[in-house]
Amino acid sequence: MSMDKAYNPQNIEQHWYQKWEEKGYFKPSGDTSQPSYCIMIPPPNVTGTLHMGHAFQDTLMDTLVRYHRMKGNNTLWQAGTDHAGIATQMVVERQLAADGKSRYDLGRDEFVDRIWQWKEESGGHITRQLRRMGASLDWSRERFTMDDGLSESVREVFVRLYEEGLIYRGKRLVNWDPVLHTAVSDLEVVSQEESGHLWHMRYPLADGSGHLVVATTRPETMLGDSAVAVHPDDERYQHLIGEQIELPLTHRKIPIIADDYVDREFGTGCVKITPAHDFNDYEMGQRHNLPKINIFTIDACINDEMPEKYRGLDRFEARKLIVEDLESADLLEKIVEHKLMVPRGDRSHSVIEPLLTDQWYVKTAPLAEPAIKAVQDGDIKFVPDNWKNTYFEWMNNIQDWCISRQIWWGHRIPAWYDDEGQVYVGRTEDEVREKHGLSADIKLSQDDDVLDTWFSSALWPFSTLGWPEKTEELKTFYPNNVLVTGFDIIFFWVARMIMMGLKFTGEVPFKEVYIHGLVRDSHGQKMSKSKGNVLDPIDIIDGIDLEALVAKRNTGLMQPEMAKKIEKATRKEFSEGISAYGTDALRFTFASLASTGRDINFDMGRIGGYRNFCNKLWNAARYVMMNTEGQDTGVNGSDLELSAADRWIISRLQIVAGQVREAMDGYRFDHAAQAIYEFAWNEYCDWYLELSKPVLNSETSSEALLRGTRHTLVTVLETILRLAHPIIPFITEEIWQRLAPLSGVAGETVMLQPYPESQADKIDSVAVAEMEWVMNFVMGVRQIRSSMDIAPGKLLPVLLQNGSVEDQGRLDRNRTVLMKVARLDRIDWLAPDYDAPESSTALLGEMKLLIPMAGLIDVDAELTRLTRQIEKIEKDLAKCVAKLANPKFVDRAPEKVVEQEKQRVSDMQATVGQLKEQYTKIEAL
RNA sequence: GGGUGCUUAGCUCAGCUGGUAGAGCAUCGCCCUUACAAGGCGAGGGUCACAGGUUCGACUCCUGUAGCACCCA
Repeated sequence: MSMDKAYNPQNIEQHWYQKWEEKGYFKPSGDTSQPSYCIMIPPPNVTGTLHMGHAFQDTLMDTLVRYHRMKGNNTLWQAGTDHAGIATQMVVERQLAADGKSRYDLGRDEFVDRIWQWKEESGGHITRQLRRMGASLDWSRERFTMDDGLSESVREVFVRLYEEGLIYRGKRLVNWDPVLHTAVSDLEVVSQEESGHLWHMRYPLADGSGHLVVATTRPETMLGDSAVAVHPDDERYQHLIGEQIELPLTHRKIPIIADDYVDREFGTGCVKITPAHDFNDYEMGQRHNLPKINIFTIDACINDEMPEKYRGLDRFEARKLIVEDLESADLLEKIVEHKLMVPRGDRSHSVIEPLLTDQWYVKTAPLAEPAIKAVQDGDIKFVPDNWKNTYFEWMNNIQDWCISRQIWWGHRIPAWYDDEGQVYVGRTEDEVREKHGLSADIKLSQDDDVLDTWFSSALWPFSTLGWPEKTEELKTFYPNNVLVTGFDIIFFWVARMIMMGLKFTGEVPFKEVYIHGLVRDSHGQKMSKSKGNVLDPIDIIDGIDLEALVAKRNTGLMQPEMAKKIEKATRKEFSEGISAYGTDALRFTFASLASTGRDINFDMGRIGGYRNFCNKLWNAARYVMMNTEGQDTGVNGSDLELSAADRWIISRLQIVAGQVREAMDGYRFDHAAQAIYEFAWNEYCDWYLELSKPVLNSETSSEALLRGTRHTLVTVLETILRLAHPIIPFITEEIWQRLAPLSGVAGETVMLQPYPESQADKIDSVAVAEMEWVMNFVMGVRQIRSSMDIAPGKLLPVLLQNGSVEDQGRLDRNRTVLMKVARLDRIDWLAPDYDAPESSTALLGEMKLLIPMAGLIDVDAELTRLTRQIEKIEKDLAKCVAKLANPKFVDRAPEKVVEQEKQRVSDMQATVGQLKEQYTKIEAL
């Protein structure tokens, strides 16, 4: 079975995935004598699609999981999806809207049925995409946040927290989405700068002695003002503190209070206080016992408590009318253009209003305390470490968590009300009736609200393992080993999992939290549909032509006027569309980008290079196969002779295996990827494969030497495949399947082979030194060849002079290889006293390597080359000499460093001396 | 206003506990050398944002400044 000449990911990727899944390789080994290793996938939205952030994150998790599986750990990567309350409900509402219907037309039960239907239809999409990424999730254990078991966990947690007094119901300010009619979390509110105005309004003093000017960006809220505040030290208003204001348009009197929260510099230094419609004012209202006057309905229209004139008006119409009314009463001092941060719902894009509503809350302070301690004590480690500061910052200022949402899709709150409005909390209605002795004729109605999606997510590390049952899985895989996530949800998810995990299991949910950066476009911009700079990972894998890409980016835009701009930018950046790079190249790119920074700028320029790497690996495998298939590779015990090159590449492999393991253990996927890349390409392909050719092609090579070379070719490549498999699973499996028999390895898949270990006894420093000499020899010849413009194919003679015994030995052992790789027709020694012919020279330590110039070498070119070399070394030399001339350096630096400097100086002096001698000689011609 | 982080080659980024500045892509030469032109060989390119300090020695540690990004208020 010969290999295609070029690497083609399309042909090799998907069938391996199917096989792996069918064979059950993704399941834990069940070998409990080995350490267990477990990661939970951060559950993606069940009806969503895979974006670059997922693809990046899942690549890293899959790499970890495959690495640990190969290390023999009993490994579980728990699969699952999230019901994504608001997002999913909105999709289905939009579908209904297309038929001119709303969810109210259907009623709650039917609407929820519709969402389940939609989940059935589209729910497999993202999991299929995860499969395309190669993600080795245990699908046999796939969970969904709304399945029966997880729903039971949610009810259990709710009831227990309630019974402990850690869940309560209260009227508080929340972020209210007036379009969706629900509270939303801070994460779902996006504040962006927009231009607006600052209205300066005159508020008359009640005693008729004048007025104060207050500035506001939302004049309509004046209807709900309950005070005007000034800074206590502001001389301008000192005398007015404690006086009353006659609040315009409302026939109410409100006090002037002092509070040092007020910014004296902003506006006039007087602030209107509206506790029911602003978070800061709410706080201030609490401090000063001010009434909270709600002016809005749930649509953000003026409610019926307000002056009749404004009732029923939308907030923006009300704003207009109120401004007019103030103006006609001569109470409007001025209007100034003003830039302000406007909070908008990320789903509805409507302006979010702080609104007083009845909501359910989790009292977080008692839960936060042990969660803070767990990180302080090192029971949970953040990687990189400094993210713990972000965590502490939030945890130390934690607010109670609003967990109710006024939507229909989600876990319904397990609370029932009787006709008097008395609330009963329990796992089921029956339980509630039994517990409180409520007979069947008492009517109970369940709370309409559902829980915040993050509530069920907070239980994910243990609910997926069967909690509250005490399952084997829970025992084996809890605490999880690591949580892999972005820093943007440390508050929303990480902190809450830690709190809930500690509360309900008594243990931390995971031992480490690896925080990765966020994927952005090549200019560091966040990828977003509205900016039109989104890349779809599947398009990078399969390729997409320009027209399709432009069309894709321009469909469903919120602001259609952006279409032209997006099209132009897309045509510029992707003039050829996107070619099909395949999953492995994408994964390798993600791994190399995973450094410690917080921004991951995804540059298409890099992925091409990594696809080329896959091709390189592919072709190296072809070469190895061609030279070993059907031949004795020495795996059956016949004796082997290993050349210096063999021993060198094996030595290097040990070092690299150690580096890769270290990088993986420290979550430095970029270092792991780079170590593999450099070793495979720059050492194995560029040098070892070239060095193997003269051996394999020489008729004088002994059988044992041939076997040794074939053995090394095969085994080193096989080890590279195992090293790289966690990052690039498909190509490594494809090649490994062909190669394994030749390297004497039994097994069905590379996935379950042992991960390479660094074996110190295989490091041969003598061979390493010898091969460095060989490579320097070859490079010396190549430099001369190149700077003299001699064709690569032309065979050259080399003369050696001033060599040591060691040089002679090295030459004797490597002559054939040198002749072939450096393309020489002869290598001869020149007696030390013998006058060398005019030559171009390279130096290997003391030994001179001469290529006679006769007919080949251009005098001027050679002089230029020598000058450049001399200048370069002299520059370094001057630095070193100066260093050594400094008595402080010689006295205080460690002896080792001083010795090293001295050695360098003498080496460079010798080299410069020889080069200069050579220069004079050539110049004289 | 508070906090965190970033600034290294034309671009995207590494640089571990201070000891000769690196990679990929891009650029410039020469090559279709039977694994690979998605390639080979060679080359050029950096006042490590700026200013101080510590040190024999600073990309690396400390302080400050500027610019950028994000988070919180």
